[in-house]
Amino acid sequence: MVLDSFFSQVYAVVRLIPKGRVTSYGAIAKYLGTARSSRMVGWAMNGAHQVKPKVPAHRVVNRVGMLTGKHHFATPTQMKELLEKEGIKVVKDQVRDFKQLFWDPATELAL
DNA sequence: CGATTGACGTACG
DNA sequence: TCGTACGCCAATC
Repeated sequence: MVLDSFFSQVYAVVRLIPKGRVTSYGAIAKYLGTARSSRMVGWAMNGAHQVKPKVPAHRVVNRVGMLTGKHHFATPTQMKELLEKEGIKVVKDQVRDFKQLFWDPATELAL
């Protein structure tokens, strides 16, 4: 588990994201100890669709709650659809009340 | 093997 | 407060 690759760890954390919640790339990176490599988290998501089980990458957004990665989904609206389906309000490709819905692994998993 | 890019974030003006 | 610049590390060209 802990010996898994950085990518696997990212997938594991993303899978732990509760339904109706979201987190940021930086939060995951920080939790994994690579806060300065937040980009790597996004890069890891690049292969999230080919991992089993598929990780809910739609619950991962940037620090402002913007659906920057929506373009990487099957359809640009897929991300919004999935989020709204979970009860998350998305306006202009941006998560509303992001601060409330934000799920920080470094905090939630530490408890 | 060197340069560029990228689903980010922080620092600075 | 908003816009721009830079750093990170891995993958791709």
